[in-house]
Amino acid sequence: MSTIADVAARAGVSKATASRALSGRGYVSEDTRQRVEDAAAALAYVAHSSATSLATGRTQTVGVVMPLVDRWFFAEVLSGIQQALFALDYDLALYGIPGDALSRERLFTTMLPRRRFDGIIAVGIQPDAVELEHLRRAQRPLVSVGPFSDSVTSIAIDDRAAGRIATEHLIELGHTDIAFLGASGTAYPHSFGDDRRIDGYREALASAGLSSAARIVDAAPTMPGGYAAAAELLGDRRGRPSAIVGVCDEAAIGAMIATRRLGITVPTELSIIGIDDHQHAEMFSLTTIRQAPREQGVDAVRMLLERIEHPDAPLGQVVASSALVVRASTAAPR
Amino acid sequence: MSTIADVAARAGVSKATASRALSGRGYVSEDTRQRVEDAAAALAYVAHSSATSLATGRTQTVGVVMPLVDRWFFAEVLSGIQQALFALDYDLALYGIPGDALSRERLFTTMLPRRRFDGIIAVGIQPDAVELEHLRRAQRPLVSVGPFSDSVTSIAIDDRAAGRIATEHLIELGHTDIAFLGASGTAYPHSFGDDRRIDGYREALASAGLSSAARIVDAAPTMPGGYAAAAELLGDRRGRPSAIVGVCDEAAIGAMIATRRLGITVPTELSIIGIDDHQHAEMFSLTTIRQAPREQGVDAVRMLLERIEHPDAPLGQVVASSALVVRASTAAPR
DNA sequence: GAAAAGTGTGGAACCGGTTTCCGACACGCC
DNA sequence: GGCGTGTCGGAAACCGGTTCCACACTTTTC
Repeated sequence: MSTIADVAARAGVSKATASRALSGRGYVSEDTRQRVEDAAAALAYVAHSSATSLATGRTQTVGVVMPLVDRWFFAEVLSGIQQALFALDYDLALYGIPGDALSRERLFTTMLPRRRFDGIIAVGIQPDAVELEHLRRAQRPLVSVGPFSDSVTSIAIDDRAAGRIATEHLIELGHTDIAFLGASGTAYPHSFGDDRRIDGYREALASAGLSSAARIVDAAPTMPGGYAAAAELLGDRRGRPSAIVGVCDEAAIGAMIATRRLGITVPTELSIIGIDDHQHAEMFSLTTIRQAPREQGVDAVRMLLERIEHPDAPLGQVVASSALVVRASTAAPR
Repeated sequence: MSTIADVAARAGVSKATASRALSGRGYVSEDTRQRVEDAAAALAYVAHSSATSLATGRTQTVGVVMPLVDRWFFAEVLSGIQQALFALDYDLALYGIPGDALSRERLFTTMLPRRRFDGIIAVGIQPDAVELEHLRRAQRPLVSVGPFSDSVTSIAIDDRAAGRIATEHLIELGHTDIAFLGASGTAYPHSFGDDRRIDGYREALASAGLSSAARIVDAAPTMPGGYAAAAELLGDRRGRPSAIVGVCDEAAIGAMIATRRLGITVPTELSIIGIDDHQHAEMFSLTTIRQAPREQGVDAVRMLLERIEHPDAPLGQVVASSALVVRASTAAPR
């Protein structure tokens, strides 16, 4: 592989001039610039990123930390981030959050502070105080996707509103016996927006004077989780709710599959609403609260680069858009 | 942030000694080593990765190139790679394969040759000759997950065998009218193992003297894809096959959902078999050919690091394990 | 007891870029 | 003609590590 010295020699100039010609910074005559570019092209020269980073202090890389990569939300966000970074000629360093405490500590104490990236996007994780301090110490701007503390630039939908609006939709249709499929954040890792969705559910019931009807059925935020919980909940004819709010579309879809197996028709006998607008929601005609995690990823990149350029810019909390999408899984109760 | 010079000064030794003490290479007295380590700990010193890379020529990073991240197979492989690299203290640089030719070219000509990583794992992509040349020129070992040409170290299941075994399972149960849900590689991007699965299907039929019964129904390798294709195929009572092979579990699951909506009972009226053992296969009691993409990712890392250590080691083609898992979606025809 | 081998350390070169500093030159202006 | 300003290019320092080499001292070997 050729170095900038090779390019300079071939173009008959010094390293300094070659560097200026290629980067476009500083005075270089048009004639010289052309010669250097020709030489670079002839040698298929590509700058060595480590050398560039060392000299400039910039890595042209963004670190992404997420607990999982194999759930819809995370995969979508990652996809958006990836696409946006590529367009900006940035590289993407991916880090998982290891399950065990020791590995997790190693991530924060050793792997992240190596200054391999110019900024970090944290997706759906809640660093504790010590970890935040490590991040801060790394002197790299941080943008978070998903609910986060106020001291961090972040982007997320209003999960509480999502839970509330979903529930209100059912109340407006006339439902009074509405169950919620999901669990609070501590039960299942990496889904701590779920707490707020539950809060929204409770809030909507309270506003309608239905507080005492609140029924939260423990379910993992996955399709099998929703399936199992719904099978349990709906198995007994007596005491069936007339409507279900899924903590996310995966759970809601699992519930829909359970209804088919149990011979319950949706929406005539049971209304189901989800949150997310998962890629499979349309196939199941699932009414849901739409959010666009891919776009949140793109926005996170935009916000992060903004902060990399202007480290002193005030931090902001962006509320990502979400909207009720009515399909055929909800209707007035019989 | 402190540098190794700070550590050296604090420990009262030279940079050279400090470096040796921390890396463990070369002679350092136990006493000195301890002093250097104490100094490093006191200063929370972490080596600057760009400086280390520049000096050693090693980046401690592996590049991963995959077309998508939001499909089960890819997410699983990525997960495995991620986990294995973390355990080895390697970083992971993720690259998507952009859709448009121009971006794709930029990826190969500019982003990959920056020498940001010591090796590359390509998942489910088929670089053309020019692109392979770029990779080769980067002087970095390459390991591929998924079907690949013989000149590359790779790991994949035997897709042809998977297609054959799935079909044979149905034939042994007594089926003679077996449709295949899927499409050849050119129709849908990033699933070129599918061709070989179709070959296996044809092969099994041929061995049983059923060649003329081959019926391949075009379907995207996704749940909605399988659903739509199955709905179309099964909508008309006449001409229904007695069994279906799904090119992957997503498609097979889509088909199962279609059967429920159409009131067809599985497996009494229709047998369905998939390939992959997707995380949802169990919930649908789907008979399938199991493969473990996460382990393939782990193995790919092992193979790549082996090649990084020993660049001249002979390249190999590893056939990942796969096995028939019989659940309740297949049975003898009526 | 001298030569050889082993151990411990520091100085300096090196990896491959970028950037500062400085000198040379051209030009316009007073 | 002298001077300031703008343009162009090179030498050298620098980023933060690693490693080669020289040297001193200690221990082993014959």
